Amino acid sequence: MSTKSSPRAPQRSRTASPNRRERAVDHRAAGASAAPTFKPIHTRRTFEEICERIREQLALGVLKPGDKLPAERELAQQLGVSRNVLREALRSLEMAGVLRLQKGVKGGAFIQQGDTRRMNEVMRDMLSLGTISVRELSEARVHVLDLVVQLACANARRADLDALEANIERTELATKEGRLLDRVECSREFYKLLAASTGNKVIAMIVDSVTEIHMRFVYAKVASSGVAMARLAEKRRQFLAALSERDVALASRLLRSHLESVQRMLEQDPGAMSLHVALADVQPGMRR
Amino acid sequence: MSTKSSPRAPQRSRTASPNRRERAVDHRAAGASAAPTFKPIHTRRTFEEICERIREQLALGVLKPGDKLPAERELAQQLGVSRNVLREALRSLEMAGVLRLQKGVKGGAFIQQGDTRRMNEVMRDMLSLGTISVRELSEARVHVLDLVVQLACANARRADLDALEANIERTELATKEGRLLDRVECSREFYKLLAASTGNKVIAMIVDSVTEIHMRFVYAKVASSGVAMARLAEKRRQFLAALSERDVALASRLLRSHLESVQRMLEQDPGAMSLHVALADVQPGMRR
DNA sequence: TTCCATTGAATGGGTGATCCATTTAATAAT
DNA sequence: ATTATTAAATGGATCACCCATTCAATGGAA
Repeated sequence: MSTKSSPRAPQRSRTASPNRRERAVDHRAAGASAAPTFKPIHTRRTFEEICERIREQLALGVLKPGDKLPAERELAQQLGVSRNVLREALRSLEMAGVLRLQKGVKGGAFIQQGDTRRMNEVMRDMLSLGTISVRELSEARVHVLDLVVQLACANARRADLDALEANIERTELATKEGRLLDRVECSREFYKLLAASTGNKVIAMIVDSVTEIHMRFVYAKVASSGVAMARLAEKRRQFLAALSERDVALASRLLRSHLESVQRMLEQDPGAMSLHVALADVQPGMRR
Repeated sequence: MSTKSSPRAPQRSRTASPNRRERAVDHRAAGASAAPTFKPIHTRRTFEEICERIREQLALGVLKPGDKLPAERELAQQLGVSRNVLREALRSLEMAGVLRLQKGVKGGAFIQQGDTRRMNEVMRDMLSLGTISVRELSEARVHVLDLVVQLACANARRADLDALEANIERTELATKEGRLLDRVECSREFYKLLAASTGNKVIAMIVDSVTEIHMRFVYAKVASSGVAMARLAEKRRQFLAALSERDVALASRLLRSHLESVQRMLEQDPGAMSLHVALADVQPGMRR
């Protein structure tokens, strides 16, 4: 052991620390196939354990949104880990949208209301990493939106329709004043409102995540070429009318034809529509 | 300033450190509504900045799956941050499935192929936090699966159908041998294969995430009550036949009626179907 | 009494030094 | 040629700090 006399005082016994969590070896057979699978060890690390424990408390309902975790220094001691490694865990959970860390006395780690925008990030990462393609994303969006129209026709409430109406008015205003990029932002919001009008947050979350990315491409296109979808507000009005009449077939047809025309707009001059251009910068309102 | 002479040697000037990143104040107007919004400062923290920079490199295509980041010590120096805070960022990215950290010489932080299972975790968290409900999840699942049937009828390839066939055989075997929980695992895999047969990974990812949770409920039910869906393999065979014939209407009808009967099974004795029971423990094969 | 400035403690944010365990390549011994 | 040893690089983890922010308690001025 290197005994260079450093100025570190403590030098406590470090080996065989009392909090070495050993992996409970998992002998459960199961698995659909009877193939002997032996891989997945990967030495559980402290911060994973911590994350899991906190998520467990969450799933058990012991921790609920609004609750506060003990202070870092105290929780670290309770868990028998260093403050640094605890912070790694808290950071991960914060990035995952589970926690919010707040400074100052009376600060701490607070359990958050779930942030549905997390799914956007998943989609973005999958696209960045090449796991999914733009084509798959567009296709999924078209199909899911078709489903959304059905559900919205069935479930949309007065307030939902009013919100869509208000959105269309903002779109008209932006069009009149030539604020093209704001109009894109209006579109993003339109689909968000439409998705919300299904009354199903799972579906809304899915739609938002694919729409967020789609709109980046539209944004990039509009910003670079200055082109803009013609008669946008008018088309929206027709669609909203069909939705208000609960006319699934018509609403569905209108939306589909609109989506196709947008797609054509995006696809002309395809060279400019780089994945990287669209994903690279973050536009206002599109922040996570 | 407290000048208690600690044994710490360096004591470098710490204030006004050269790597204080200041927020480029964002004056872009935009936003759909003209309401003067002033909130969103929240003092960007170092680890967020680091995460974002790495994601940026990813989106730009500078970093690709398989690439290795510089060693922690070196990267920390390059970024002008401490190694600890760099690790917080790397940890977050690892949890997000973007990186994999590997020990030893020749180890490091490697960019990963995107892991679609991340979406499962999002769903789970949203459910744990009460942001979405089981009802919404089931409803979304039914609708999305209906869409899946359409797409699968249109796109499923020979290999996909064969995989489904093989899965049904495993289901039969498990049934014959009374391995009820394995049979649940087979079901999970069945839907995974079905989703994959759409040829669209976005949709597959969505289906998998909702199915994973659904199956936890089924698993909990089967494990606690010992009941089991009757004539499962037989129903699957009928469905697969319809799928092979590209008979959307029939396949859709068969699946829907099956899903309804499963739902009925789950809903009898509703007291036992606690959210916490289903989410709390992690079954084999259902690990992230 | 009421109000406002000051103070001080608690908390998250961040740093640097150090040690440990694992992994791999280079080297030495057989 | 094979095998054991060694050394270096890397992530994993800890400790002991310091800083900036926040907010309740305190105390003096109006």
